[in-house]
Amino acid sequence: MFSFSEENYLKAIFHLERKYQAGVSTNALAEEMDTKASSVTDMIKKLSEKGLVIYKKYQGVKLSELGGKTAIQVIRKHRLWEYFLVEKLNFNWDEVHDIAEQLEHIKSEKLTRELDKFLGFPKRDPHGDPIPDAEGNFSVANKMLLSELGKAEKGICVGVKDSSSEFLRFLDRNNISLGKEIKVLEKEAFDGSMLILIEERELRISQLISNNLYIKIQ
Amino acid sequence: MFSFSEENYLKAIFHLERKYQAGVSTNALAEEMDTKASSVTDMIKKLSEKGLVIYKKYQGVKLSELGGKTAIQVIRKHRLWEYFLVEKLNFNWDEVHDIAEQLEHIKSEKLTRELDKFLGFPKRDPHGDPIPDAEGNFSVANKMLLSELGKAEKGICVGVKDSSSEFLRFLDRNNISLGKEIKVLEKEAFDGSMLILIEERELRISQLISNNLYIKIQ
DNA sequence: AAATATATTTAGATAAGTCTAAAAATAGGT
DNA sequence: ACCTATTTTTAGACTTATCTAAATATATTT
Repeated sequence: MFSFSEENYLKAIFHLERKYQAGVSTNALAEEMDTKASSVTDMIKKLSEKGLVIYKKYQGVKLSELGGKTAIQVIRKHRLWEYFLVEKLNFNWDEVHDIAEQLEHIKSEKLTRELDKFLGFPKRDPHGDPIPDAEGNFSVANKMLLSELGKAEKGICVGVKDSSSEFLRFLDRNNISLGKEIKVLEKEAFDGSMLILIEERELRISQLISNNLYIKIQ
Repeated sequence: MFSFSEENYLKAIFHLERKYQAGVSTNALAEEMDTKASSVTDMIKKLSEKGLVIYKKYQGVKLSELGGKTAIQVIRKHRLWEYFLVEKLNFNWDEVHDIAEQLEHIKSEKLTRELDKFLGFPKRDPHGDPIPDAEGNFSVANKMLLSELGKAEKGICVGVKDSSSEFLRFLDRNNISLGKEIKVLEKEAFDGSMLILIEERELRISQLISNNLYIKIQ
């Protein structure tokens, strides 16, 4: 099968393809992977030879069908393990990422299927991201950023864009978690901050916060 | 921390130390690791520099205190994951080894502790082998091989020596599993085969079988 | 459209873990 | 104790994934 490193590149390309639809640039990938552009070029060539990506020199890279399928399976495993850690082993949502980064590379289709079944076929991981099913299908929520809401609009918190420990712990401290309703009371045009209502409490948050919280309206 | 390969060597040395108390030979280790003696020498040097083993050229190798502790932690994780797979994910005991070989290298003390707790601090894995606790202590059962029993003696099946799929499936087919009582009805001196009584049924087994089944007497 | 800046690729090097083949050390038999 | 067989180590090479530094291609500016 594929190496840990190969799988990590596929995952990174998958995530970056949303932003770079014309093709993911070498530099963007280098930054995402926290490595050098030259290393990226080397790896892309290898992935290309294996038929996992479409690549022409200087033109950026895209996942092939096989590459996309493989990336989604890795993401599926990552999110299932995150769900397991939070729901079964009492982890907090800010502690699970690094461990899931390791667990996502375990190779056993049966393990993934049985884990999925054991967990009750969850649809979303602890950060609100959709968990692909065994066939690779996953619901793309009609979610938007909290910062996109206008005054007096409201929605349900369904996910986070930034899932760093720092951000997640900020949310915990302020009792913001998935499933809760948030209403925009005021919006400050100058700095983008807003006053929100969540569970009877009023809270002022900066644009950095509202830019990293996903909301489902209606 | 340590690489997968380093951890696998430590585990292999740990298991071989029972048989080679004076020091594990390079060739024995090469066979256990399914690799070449020259590769073993290279790795031993590295482990020695890291303080994980005691090594003098041509004299075989032993685990240092740190090496032993590390090996036991890997074995602890291996056996906890095997237990998880069988008890929670409906795996059969002959299917879990290869997956546990991967899972044993996941690095997170908290994960291991929480998994242990989630499973109810099990004392033995699905093959009857003891699971070390967080401090590395584990019960060494006063077990013996079924082949060592004499006529009319009996004991409880507590483990397997060979845990290959072939052997485990043979046991499954013949309804032999951990916890069951086995009584020796007859013993054939010529070929070492024996007639045993297990759950009201009589069964004739070869010495190869009785040599790979652990029994606790009394 | 030339000059400059930026992005990308190539070339050559490094570290981990493995291999083959050859050399050196130990063990065994008489 | 010597000769031989076996075991172990060394030397040099290969692969994977990475790096630095230099070269080349693309993009931007004027």
